[in-house]
Amino acid sequence: MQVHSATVTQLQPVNTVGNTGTRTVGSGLEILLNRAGGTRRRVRRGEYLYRLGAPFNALYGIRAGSFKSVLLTEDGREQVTGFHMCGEVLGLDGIGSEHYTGDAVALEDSEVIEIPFGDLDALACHEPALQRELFRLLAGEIQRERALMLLLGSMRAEERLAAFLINLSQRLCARGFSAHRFLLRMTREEIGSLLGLKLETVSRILSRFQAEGLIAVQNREIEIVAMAALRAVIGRTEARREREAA
Amino acid sequence: MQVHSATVTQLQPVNTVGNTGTRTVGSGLEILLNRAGGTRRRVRRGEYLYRLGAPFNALYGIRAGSFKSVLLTEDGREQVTGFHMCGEVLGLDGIGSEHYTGDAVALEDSEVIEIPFGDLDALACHEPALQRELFRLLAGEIQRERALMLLLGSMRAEERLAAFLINLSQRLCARGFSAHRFLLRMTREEIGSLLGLKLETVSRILSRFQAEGLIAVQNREIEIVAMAALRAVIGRTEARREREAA
DNA sequence: CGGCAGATTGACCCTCATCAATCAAGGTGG
DNA sequence: CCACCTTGATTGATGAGGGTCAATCTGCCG
Repeated sequence: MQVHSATVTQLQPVNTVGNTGTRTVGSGLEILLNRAGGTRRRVRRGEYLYRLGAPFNALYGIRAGSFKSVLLTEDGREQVTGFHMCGEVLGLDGIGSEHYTGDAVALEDSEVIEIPFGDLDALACHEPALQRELFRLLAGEIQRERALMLLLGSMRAEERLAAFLINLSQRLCARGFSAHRFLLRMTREEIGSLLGLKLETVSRILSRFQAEGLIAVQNREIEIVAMAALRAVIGRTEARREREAA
Repeated sequence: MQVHSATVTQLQPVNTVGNTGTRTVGSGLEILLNRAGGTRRRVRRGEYLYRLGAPFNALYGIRAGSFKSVLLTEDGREQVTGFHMCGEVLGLDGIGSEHYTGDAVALEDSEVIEIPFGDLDALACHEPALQRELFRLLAGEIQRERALMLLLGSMRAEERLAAFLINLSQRLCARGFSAHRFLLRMTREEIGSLLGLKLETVSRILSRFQAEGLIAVQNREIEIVAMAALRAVIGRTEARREREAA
């Protein structure tokens, strides 16, 4: 249940009852890969895996590296909707449509497995396990986005950053990496875009966390020094008031 | 393409290429209802259709009335994630999990059709059209939530309110109601919760829109007086600066 | 070595949250 | 039928959080 415990907290402590979260690290993904037997594809840093409006014809399982997905509006606004790493599936937004509804960009040199969806769609009918897995993936995506909505709708900047770092730490940990020390693969601006903040704010708050002894930052390198305290940042809005009143 | 044009704008102008949006008003929903032949159920204003953590066993097609879905966090935070009306499907978040992941509450006396999901799940295997429809619904939900994320992450309060009103107008219009005159079924606080604003801000901005001649408000009654101008509110952040500079 | 993208930090200001008072509309019980 | 209470909405005053603009710094790559 390593995986489960890692996906329970999706960017912030959503009530966890029945929260399946994004399926990762083998298990479900393997079902897809084995059945459909997709082909490998390399994507270099900065390159698109797929773009908005491109015809939807495949899902992608991340083998190595990491990606961001980006949403664009007519009026030129752009927002990062997620960062994705090894074991996660990209392209789900194309299901039920004929085109991808956003961009997927590699944050570093990466490798994916392409799972042609024409095949999958047909297979799913004859293969209940596969069908279930697809439903699960979609539902997981919905969960992930709800968590982000909650973050964007109800948290202050400090809380957002804390939630972001904790989430990243957990996902990396579930993949066998250190939970306390890792490299950010994205810029401050991209983090800000995901969290609904400006890059200066991201930078400032990381500095503040460091000054408070919660983390150590050096450019893209993050070390979480006081995990418990970092967790405590989330929800300290009112707690702080009570403290000040006392 | 009435329906399509109505769902193209999901709370704000997402780039529309391939945007299927939430399926509504018959079509897909009818497929579900006909195949599974669910039972009617009445829900009175303020009552729960389902609650967080309850075992997931059915989807619900809204026949009449309207609902809000609400998400809860461990630390007591709560956020409205959507308002739903006639023709839409509730309970999708339960797919791929064993429990509902939030609450659904009736905003007025309403009626739904319960579609037992055990049946559906089995049926989907033998019935490609049904399977496709389920995928479509899930994908539509993802689209809807992305739109909201974009709103929460990149819009100012005025823009959020404008987008909210336009979205509501379009959905009502697609159902045969007036696009210019309608009744809000939710409180200012609930609107604020959806949009990541406080109720006072919602109230103030509605008043401002009225003063500017964009709308007419009287409690829950809304009349959109200048639709084009209301649309123009979205994205006028920088436009305003230019105007002031001139 | 120079150039550039990304990060940090400061100063200022604007939007929106907060606190608070008032008002309108129902609903209820006498 | 009216006084009372509750719930939701409006409006004002004030301040904090975070956006904006700008200068500086760092590391990296050609």
